Amino acid sequence: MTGNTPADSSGPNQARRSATTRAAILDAARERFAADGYERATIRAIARDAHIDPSMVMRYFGSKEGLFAAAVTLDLRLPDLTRIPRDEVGRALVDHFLGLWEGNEDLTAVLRVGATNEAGAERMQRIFREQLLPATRQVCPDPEQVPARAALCAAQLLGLALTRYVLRLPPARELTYQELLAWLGPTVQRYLTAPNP
Amino acid sequence: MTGNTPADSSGPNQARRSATTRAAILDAARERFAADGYERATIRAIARDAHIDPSMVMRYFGSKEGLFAAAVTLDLRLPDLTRIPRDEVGRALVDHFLGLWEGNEDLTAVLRVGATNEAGAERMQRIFREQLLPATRQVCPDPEQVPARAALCAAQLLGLALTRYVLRLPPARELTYQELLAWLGPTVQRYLTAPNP
DNA sequence: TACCGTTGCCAACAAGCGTTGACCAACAAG
DNA sequence: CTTGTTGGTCAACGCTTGTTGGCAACGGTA
Repeated sequence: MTGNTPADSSGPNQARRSATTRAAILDAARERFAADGYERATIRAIARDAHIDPSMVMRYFGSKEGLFAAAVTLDLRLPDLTRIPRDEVGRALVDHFLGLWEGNEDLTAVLRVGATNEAGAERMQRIFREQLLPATRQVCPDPEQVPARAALCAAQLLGLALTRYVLRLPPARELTYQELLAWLGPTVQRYLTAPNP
Repeated sequence: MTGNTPADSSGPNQARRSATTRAAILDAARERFAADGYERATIRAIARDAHIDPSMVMRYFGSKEGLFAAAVTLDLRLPDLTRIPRDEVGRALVDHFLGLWEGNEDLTAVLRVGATNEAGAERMQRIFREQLLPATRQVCPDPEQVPARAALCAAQLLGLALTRYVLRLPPARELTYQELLAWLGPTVQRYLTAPNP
């Protein structure tokens, strides 16, 4: 809560050498949080990965929570769904999410932490509210149904991420990109645009 | 691994008073594991909930891992799918899972722990392999496709559980039993019995 | 030269963890 | 009355955790 980090980037021309260390800490933190979750990812281990002293982590980020907040920022970068043919938005969304998960361990981190930590769950709720909900609003006819339909999409997409990247169920890992697209695309499409079942 | 618990139930007519305490510990453990996950659920807190000394937990269950293994045993009690009309198995499965989740915090515990702990993830994999896979085999035409189809069902069902009971996304909580049945039933049905997409 | 902020390591702190062993009350059997 | 088993408490162990403060170098600036 103090927030007095010494390497604050508010200065205009501060091309400090600390930026390197800061980035190394953030990289190590992302990796550890994704692999171990919040509790098991220790500051000491993160510092060891970044080849610096644990106390440096505190100086740069104030606390473990501060480090997590700084390391795991999640922007889904959802595309503008109004520019996609109405009957392809499901497939497009699945495609987008798959590409996102494959190359970004932040998503695994945020999901893993969301499952254990209360603050992590709230962060997850905010991502849902501020990013997935508006995107759903672009394609869903009845505004009143937007939250429910977005929740259904989230359940399907996060369920895949859970089984494939967190629990690592072998059959979920063996599904190819094309297969996932073909199976999940119509599901999400239906959740978004189908009339009430 | 020692297994020398004093209150071993192998004896025939041992109606020990310890059974009460043992049950109290297991109840408290289930609740804590479900609410906090493996790491944050401490033996001390569980003992406090059960109104006994932490050392008793060790005497009864050997270790924290032993306690978790004893407390969280998961039997999905999947119905015999061959006795259900082929075009209703999806809806039946969703119905079964929803009923299971609502009254059983073990499922939340095993999911939460599976997301953080490596042993928890393996436990999840075994549940999938030994319970969901055989059930899928009962309704899926091509044996070769069974693992993939089961994985898709698991993704959808666990995704719902994740968003509704673990992350507690408000829109996911506000969906009624009937709505979930109507939305997810056809999805699972398609994953199980539809021809390749 | 002297200064001073920055970057970093080191050693330690208090707290909490899982776990252990000594001890005690009750009670049944001999 | 002794003896042994059972159900239970208490205090402590060794360890790890997040976190803190002191101290040593470096690198500009005056």
